[in-house]
Amino acid sequence: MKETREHIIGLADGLIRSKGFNAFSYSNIAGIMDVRNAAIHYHFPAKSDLGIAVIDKELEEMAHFKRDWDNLRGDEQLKRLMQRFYGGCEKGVICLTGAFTSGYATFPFPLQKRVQEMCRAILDWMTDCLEKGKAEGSLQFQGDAYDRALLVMSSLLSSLLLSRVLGQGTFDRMMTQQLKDLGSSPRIWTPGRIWLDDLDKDE
Amino acid sequence: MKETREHIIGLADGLIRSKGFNAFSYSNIAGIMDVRNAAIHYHFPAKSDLGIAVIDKELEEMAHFKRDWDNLRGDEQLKRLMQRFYGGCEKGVICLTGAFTSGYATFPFPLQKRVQEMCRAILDWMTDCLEKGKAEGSLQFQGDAYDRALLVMSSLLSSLLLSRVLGQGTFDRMMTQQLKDLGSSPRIWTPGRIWLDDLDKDE
DNA sequence: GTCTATATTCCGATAGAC
DNA sequence: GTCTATCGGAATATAGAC
Repeated sequence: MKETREHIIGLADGLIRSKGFNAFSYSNIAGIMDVRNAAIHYHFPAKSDLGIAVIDKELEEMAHFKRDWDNLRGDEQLKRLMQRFYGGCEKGVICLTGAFTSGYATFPFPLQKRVQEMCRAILDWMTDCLEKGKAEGSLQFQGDAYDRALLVMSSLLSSLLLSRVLGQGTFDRMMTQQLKDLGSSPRIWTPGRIWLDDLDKDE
Repeated sequence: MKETREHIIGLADGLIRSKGFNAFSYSNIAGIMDVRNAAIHYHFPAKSDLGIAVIDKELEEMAHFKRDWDNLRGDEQLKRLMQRFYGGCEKGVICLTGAFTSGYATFPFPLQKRVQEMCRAILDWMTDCLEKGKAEGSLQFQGDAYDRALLVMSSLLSSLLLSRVLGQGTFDRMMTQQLKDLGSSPRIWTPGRIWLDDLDKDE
């Protein structure tokens, strides 16, 4: 059944974000679902297949948000993206980019390629947000929008890595400073909201 | 013999930087040294002990550089730190902070604590560099020096993660932009140099 | 089509040889 | 003090039951 498949992807997503791709196992998932670990192999023969599915889901969600937020100002889109990361920060998880790039060298090629696609998709989106924000005057910055996107993505990624180690206040310090640098006003981060499901509930 | 110990630490350091802490094994090291994997356990009973030793070595190296570069301008210290990261970029490895923070949740407490110490040490140093640079006029930035250090560290960490995925040009894009943001001139990155040994050779 | 039983390999760690 | 032989368990994956 397709529902089972989605369930597995959801659990894998959470485990990858909290433990990392190489540290979670099929048994972790099977334990929660109360089946043998081999049952997972039916749906995803190899672990990298599951990794790819998790990234594909993320890419779909990104496309979803990109569409939904398309008419918003650049700065507002950026802040909503940050808010989404804040949800992860609260849960003590990192983003898929952080989780998948750190173990990159150990992945088979098809998974590496998906990781690449995911990074490019996020950067392209951010580049668009930044350019839009600059054009409409809601954001100010020097230099190429793509280079700026690299630094913004960098701060988002690292904010989750460092918040787990140095405390959650780190996220706010970094994002507040980042927004100031872009000539935009800081924001109060509100609890909850990281998964697509959460958002669908009240939007 | 103490030499063996140092050898193991060096190999572990490289493996952690390339594969990640959870993805490398004692067998990887034993294979290179042509002994049984249990021989490593004599020197480092648990894997986390080896992780701690690798971080301790890093902390010593940092103290070494901090001392050696103490009379340099803030911007110059920062650029040398970036140059050091460039050495890693060339080798396709990530920094210890990137490697250890991504798997943080899976580590036993003593190792987590060392990861914390390492992050704090780097941030403290960077904060000092930034404050010094601002005071002497070699660096310009808005906001708290510590918050700025978080963003600079973030860009260094992420530059290695992303360079492996998007190509080595990513490092230069990010560091050049970062330096411009700090009101400092870009630098041409020169090959080589990441390990302490490399530096001792010609300095 | 979906899952369980099973195989295989590898990991981290202990006990004991030299 | 230093290493090898070995253990117990967990990981990924296959073959086969229902």
